[in-house]
Amino acid sequence: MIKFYQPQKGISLKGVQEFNRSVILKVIHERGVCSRATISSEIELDQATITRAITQLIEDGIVEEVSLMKGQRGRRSIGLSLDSGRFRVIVVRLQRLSFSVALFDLLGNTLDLVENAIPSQQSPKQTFGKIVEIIDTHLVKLKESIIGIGVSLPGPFLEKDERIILMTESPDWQVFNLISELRGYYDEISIFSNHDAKSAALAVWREMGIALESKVMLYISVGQGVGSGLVVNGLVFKGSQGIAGEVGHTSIDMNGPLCKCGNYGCLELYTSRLALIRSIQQKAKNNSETSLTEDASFADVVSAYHVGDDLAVTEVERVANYLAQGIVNYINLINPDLIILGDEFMAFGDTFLKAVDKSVKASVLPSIYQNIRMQLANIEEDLVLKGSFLYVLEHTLFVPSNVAPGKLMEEGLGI
Amino acid sequence: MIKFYQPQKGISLKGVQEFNRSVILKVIHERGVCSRATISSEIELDQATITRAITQLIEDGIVEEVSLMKGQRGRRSIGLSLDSGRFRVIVVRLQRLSFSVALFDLLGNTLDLVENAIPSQQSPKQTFGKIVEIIDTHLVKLKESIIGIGVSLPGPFLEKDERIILMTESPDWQVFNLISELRGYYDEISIFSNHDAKSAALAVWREMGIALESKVMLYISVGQGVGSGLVVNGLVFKGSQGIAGEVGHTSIDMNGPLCKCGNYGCLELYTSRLALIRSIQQKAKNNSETSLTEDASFADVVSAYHVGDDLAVTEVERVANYLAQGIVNYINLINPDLIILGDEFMAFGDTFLKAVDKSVKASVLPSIYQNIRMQLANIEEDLVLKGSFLYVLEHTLFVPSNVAPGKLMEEGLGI
DNA sequence: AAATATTACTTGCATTTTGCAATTAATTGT
DNA sequence: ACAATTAATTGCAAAATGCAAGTAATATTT
Repeated sequence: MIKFYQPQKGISLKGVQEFNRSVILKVIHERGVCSRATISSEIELDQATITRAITQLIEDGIVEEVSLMKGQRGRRSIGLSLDSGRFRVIVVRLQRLSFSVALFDLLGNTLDLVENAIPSQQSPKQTFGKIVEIIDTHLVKLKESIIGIGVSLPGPFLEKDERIILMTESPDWQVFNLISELRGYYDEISIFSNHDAKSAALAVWREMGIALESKVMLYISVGQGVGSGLVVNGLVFKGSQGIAGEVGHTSIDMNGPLCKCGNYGCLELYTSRLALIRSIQQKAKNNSETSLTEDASFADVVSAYHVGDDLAVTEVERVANYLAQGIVNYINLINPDLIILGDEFMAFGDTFLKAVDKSVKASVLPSIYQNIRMQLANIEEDLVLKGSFLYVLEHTLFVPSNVAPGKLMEEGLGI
Repeated sequence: MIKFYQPQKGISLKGVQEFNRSVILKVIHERGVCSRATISSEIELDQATITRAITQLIEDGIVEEVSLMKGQRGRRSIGLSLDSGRFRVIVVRLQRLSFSVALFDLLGNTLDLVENAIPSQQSPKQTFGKIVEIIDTHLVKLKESIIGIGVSLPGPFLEKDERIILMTESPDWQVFNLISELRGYYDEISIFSNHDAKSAALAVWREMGIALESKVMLYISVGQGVGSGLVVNGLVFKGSQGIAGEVGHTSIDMNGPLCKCGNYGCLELYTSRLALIRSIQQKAKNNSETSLTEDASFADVVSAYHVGDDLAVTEVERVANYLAQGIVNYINLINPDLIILGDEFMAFGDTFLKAVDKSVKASVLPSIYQNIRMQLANIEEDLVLKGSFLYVLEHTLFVPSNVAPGKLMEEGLGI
């Protein structure tokens, strides 16, 4: 028998209420603070309906009244926001050389943040122990309040198996499955794994994409490697295995050098932090026109670039051109309206952005180029942690069936 | 004030019914024929609800009872399908050298099909006249029955302006806007413009993607140019301007030749019908090992390829490798689970497919490659016409507010 | 300072839709 | 012929929304 894709479900009367509650929560989340009246007009439901829903949401500890808002004429609105006191989200970020654990309230405030280095001789199991230790200190006080734990991992990350498939420098993590270990340890709490660049993209979309009214946003992180996240209509695009957006392994030169992934001329070979430094170190040897030496660090290159060092400028601009090549291909495939560049290469600032932009402009059809805004991700916070928090919210608070009246209060964790 | 993306709407009780009606119609459409009981279990609504909805849909002329279905035990199901008698969809396909006009019933049966060549000296306005003439013959008899007119255009097609932005051989069409002319002429009928490769992709998803349970399907057409359509969860991905999927203008070699689009080494320069023929014609000159001449046509090349002609085989395989390069980049960006190749190059058959597949396999990480099925689009129908028909359905019958009880009967066209 | 206009929120009632449960319909197997 | 099984229908209760009227709070006008 033929199987059908996505057997879309009908909606019941009970489902209507849950659906509307989740829409209301999304509006409050996006606006930060807003009134019943605003919600009513925004989602086109009767004020009476909103009043009833909000009453229940306040009772459930998900929403709270925070202040009176100012207006022109008439009665003041009562400001509503997500309840900052009742529920919490824990987020873990694993990187190659360090990990972080953060505690968020529903508003996205960071209540606690611990960052630890991962010494090179430390086994994944030991690191796991340290992560769990920190989480446990939160759970002692807050067990009934934790909505879920978000765990972000570096890519290429196979969502289906929750496994990293190419962690070149720390292959141990390809064997030790952090997610399933966490699931085993915390069997009553929901664990949500996610890919770091995609989570960062989600955070960027919230911070910049919404305001710029982006429908198809591309976040590109250039640092140790090149990663990306695509946000379409506010939803992160994952692909069939959760591994979409691997720009680092798109080729810009089929005659280029062989990459570890099997392909030739991968973007990552030209535009990573390592590639830049190596190239500069090599060329610094017999070059009197530069202040950089063959031991130059990334920070050195950044400084040199900003004071106009010839070698630094030439090399960084070369990287900008390579990056632009990769971006142009991306553009022609997904037709974005907003491109945000982030991660370590942001340190090169607007000059770098302009170099990329110029090169992109030259290679894209005008009517497509005109539609694109390209910016740097000028955000202080850790985008990955914030994005991972948002990811948890999306899979808990914003899922209609999870916000049935009374459900969070009754069932507490593990929704 | 900050504008918010996609002000998601709440759902009213009236909306519930309309929503459920549209879900029911989707199920019937996908299954072709099915029973009330099947729909009930599929979309998880009470049988009573389905009975009531179907009664109304039959009355509205959208659904009809067609037969008794066979089963194991118990009462026979009454087969339901979309009503083939009441409503009609007209579809227009514009190509560089010809146009087609087709008439469909709701089941997707082609009731009438006219294909006309566009002589090179014929102006767009003249062509428009001929198209309208054919449409009018349908309207005389069926005016009250036409749900909408779908018009598919070759890319790069800017959906926002409904304008073709790079029609190299027939620049006249960049000026003459077929869509707005049609809108002006038929001001009471809804016109739905769409991009041909994307529409074809939609048709392919219906015919093959659903059965193969694809979540992220890639349809790539190789012919005059290289185009593609990406279908995610049954929805065509359009990008911000409706211009996504332009693989033809992704570069596989940044040091390659300059393309008309401004970029270097675009895939289309290596893998189009024209590129293949030119290359073969050139090499056929001083080559005794081939039966092909410097006047060889595409059909000649196909025949030669199938009898193992050296030059044909070498050149076609070269194209396969180039194409694979483009596909690999696509894969790493969107992580598909199904890739369907279509259009003229299908004539080279499974050998060609295997050559592409082999080359893709070599350049993609194993865990990603294993997830992908690659096939030829072995479908007899005109995929673009069929896809354009489906596109109209999606924007009419499957939109909840359009299928409120009685609405189609009352308002007829122009929903 | 009181009255009026304006906007925000709340409450009671009617409408509507769904689900449940009982009923009728149609078919196979014993 | 009768039980068992599955499909479809119908009457009734439950539940959620919208409407309209009412209360609350603030600015503006008189």
